[in-house]
Amino acid sequence: MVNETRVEGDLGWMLGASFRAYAKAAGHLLSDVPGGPRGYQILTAATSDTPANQGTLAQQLGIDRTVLTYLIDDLEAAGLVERRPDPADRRQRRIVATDKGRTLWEERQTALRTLESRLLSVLGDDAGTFQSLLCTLARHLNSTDHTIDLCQVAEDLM
Amino acid sequence: MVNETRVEGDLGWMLGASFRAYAKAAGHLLSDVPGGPRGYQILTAATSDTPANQGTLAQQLGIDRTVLTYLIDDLEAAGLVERRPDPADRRQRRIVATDKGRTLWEERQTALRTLESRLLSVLGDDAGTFQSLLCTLARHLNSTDHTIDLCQVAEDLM
DNA sequence: TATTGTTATACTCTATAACTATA
DNA sequence: TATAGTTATAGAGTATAACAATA
Repeated sequence: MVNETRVEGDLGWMLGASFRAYAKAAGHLLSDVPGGPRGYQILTAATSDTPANQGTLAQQLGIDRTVLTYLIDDLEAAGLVERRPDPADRRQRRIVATDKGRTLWEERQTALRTLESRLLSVLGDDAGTFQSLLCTLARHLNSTDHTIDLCQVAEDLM
Repeated sequence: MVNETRVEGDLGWMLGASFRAYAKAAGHLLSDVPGGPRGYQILTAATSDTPANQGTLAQQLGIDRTVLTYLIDDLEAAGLVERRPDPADRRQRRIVATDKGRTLWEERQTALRTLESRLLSVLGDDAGTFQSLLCTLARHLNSTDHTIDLCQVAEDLM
């Protein structure tokens, strides 16, 4: 190995470098979607059969609730999603994709899948394995309980 | 699966969610290192036998060169690294860890390894496989050539 | 003239706090 | 009183451009 460097063994570096490369490429592909990749993720959630309210969405996407307001404002202004007051609790707004939003989402989803397989192509036959493991990890880490746990572990290690 | 949602199948979401969780936990562990996890990564590179110059470092860590200047300023002020002019080209500065920096790095490196294995523990026996695949992916994506390639792919897909 | 790194400045992004409305 | 969402504002983080030193 020629350009071996120590940082490349760091999990944080691996995750960061992969995420940056993905975000850059996806940013190009989604440049005309308000909010870019993040706007697309909101759109993805909004096409779900069980649309989330903003608080849930913010937690899931790792976005501050105040920032999410602006992102949804832009998506709504572009006619891609709409805020629907929850009949059961009128404080909450369910974020639902419009027909225009669904159409755009489906189109970009296909392109993104192609981009993803290109990104992972270096892994060859193991790409599926990787994606499966990463999904397990991400879902696990994203649950609120584990986030707190991990910070506690970090504190204890100091 | 109860809380199944569509975003969780998105590679960008998986990478982002994992990275955020890592950064949050590592941020606690490295809160007293100037620059946090990023400062630690610089320190890691600075403990290498072949210390990098700032331009190389910026590219490798995905940091703007002007931002890197401030980060190194803080690490240098804390006595953890020093800037050594490259004898062969006096424009370049090699970033080298001091003894104090090496000691701190070794201490935190041990703690971080523990944190990492806790983070990956949900993957069980596949944790090693995952780490190996992620390393391959990150190294591949971080090479400048492939970054350009991927953006080209993204453009073509639009 | 081109490149490495620095500095000053402006910009973007994010988070804090205060507010409205519902519960 | 507590919670969901919004808004205004301040703060952190980042990038652009001009600069000095070296090649």
